[in-house]
Amino acid sequence: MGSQQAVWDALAQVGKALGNGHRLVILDRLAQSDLSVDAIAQSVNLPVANVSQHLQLLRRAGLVNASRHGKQVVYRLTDNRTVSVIELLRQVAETHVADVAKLASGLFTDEHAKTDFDVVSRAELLAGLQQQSILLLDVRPAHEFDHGHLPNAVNAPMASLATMLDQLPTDIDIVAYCRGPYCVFSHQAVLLLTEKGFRVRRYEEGFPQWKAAGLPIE
Amino acid sequence: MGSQQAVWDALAQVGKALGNGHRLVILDRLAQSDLSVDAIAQSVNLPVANVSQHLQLLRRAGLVNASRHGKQVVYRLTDNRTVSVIELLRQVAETHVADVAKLASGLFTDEHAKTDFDVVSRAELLAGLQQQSILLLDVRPAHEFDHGHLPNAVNAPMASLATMLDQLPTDIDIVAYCRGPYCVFSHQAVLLLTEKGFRVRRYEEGFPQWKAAGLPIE
DNA sequence: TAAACATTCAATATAATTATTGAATGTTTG
DNA sequence: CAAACATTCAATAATTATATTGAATGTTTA
Repeated sequence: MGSQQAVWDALAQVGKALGNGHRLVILDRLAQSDLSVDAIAQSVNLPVANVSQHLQLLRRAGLVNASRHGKQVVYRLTDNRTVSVIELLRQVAETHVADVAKLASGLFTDEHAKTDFDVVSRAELLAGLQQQSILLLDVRPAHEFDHGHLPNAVNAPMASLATMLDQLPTDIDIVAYCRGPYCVFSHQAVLLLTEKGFRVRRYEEGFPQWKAAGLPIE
Repeated sequence: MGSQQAVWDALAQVGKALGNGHRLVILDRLAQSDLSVDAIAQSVNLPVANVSQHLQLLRRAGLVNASRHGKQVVYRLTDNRTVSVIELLRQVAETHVADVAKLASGLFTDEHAKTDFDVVSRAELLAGLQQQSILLLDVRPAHEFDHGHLPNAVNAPMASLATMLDQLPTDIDIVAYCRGPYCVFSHQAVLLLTEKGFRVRRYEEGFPQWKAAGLPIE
């Protein structure tokens, strides 16, 4: 008969994997799409060796796995529930840790706009999509969009959004989304498009949360 | 405009709180009932000063809070969703980490019984309770039972179960439950009662998971 | 108000985590 | 098969986490 403490210790090893900001960002990127080590390193702006080390810890914790394709090693999340774990943790933290709540709201209040713009909840977005009363913009990089996106979403990467303004409608509500609650692309998109006279709001979650909720993706 | 990394780092501080086996056990006990520092120390079998230190880290992480009652300081979970976070983490870990799965199953296989006894799922338990076709035994210590338990459950603390055998029915199915998936009380109860000729199985979850699911408690 | 009690604090030693550097491994391409 | 590429490994230094000890704080009780 094994000891209970040993099981809790083993579980704590997995918890420990969630105890580092860089690893959380890596998991956030892998929740968008499978990625090579090099691609992750570029995306999170860290040295490759460092990212490799984090990935191996995540692998030992069972949160990611890897397979070799050509000379690259591609990592992916082993379990979509990991997104839910982090999402729940985020909700608890924002409710009870003043620091997290303040930093999070600080992401969406800056010199230009003193308060966050109108956000669209999941329910509102679902209704809008069903009634075909909105244009849904995915402002993540193209490869993340290609790997999976919300139904009927149009890809307009933040980096090239400014050149796409003449293709956007002015007679319909626009909703922009990106990687998740801590991703600022959709907020930047709303900032730009509002300034240019479009009717636009941002969806408060992102692709991973939508997918983790079991909603349809393309 | 704040930096995204700062938010992830703040969130990681909360994740870090889940990255220690002793703290997970403390959280598990607080999920049963509010407790003083001393009571926790006794329950988890650690020095008081050490427990106090862990509790303060958990408090900084927003997972518990405290209030003074007389000369004791009583701690409690700030948020029931914390139980769900750990439960989800547990499910992910048992699915993908061989070590966790092995240690967990090892809790319920010993010299006496080579395999785990029949377990009752939440759905089966709900059905049994509705049809009043089972006797539900809460084999946790009395003070945990008093702080909250499943509907119609009867408290039969593991420590005194052996003296209560003549009060248990032989003509109805018995289901025993305790603190959660890693608590061995209910398994020990099934072991004892089976040996004595009772028809008994264990509920695979525990009080905190039942409560976190929003099901009624007494 | 002194003694008893519960908790926290402070200091310390040990261990674990993290980022960095450069070398080593394994795969593909010319 | 050599060069180029992607990833991992190994070694190091700096930081952080942990458990332990004993003292300090604050509350109640005699």
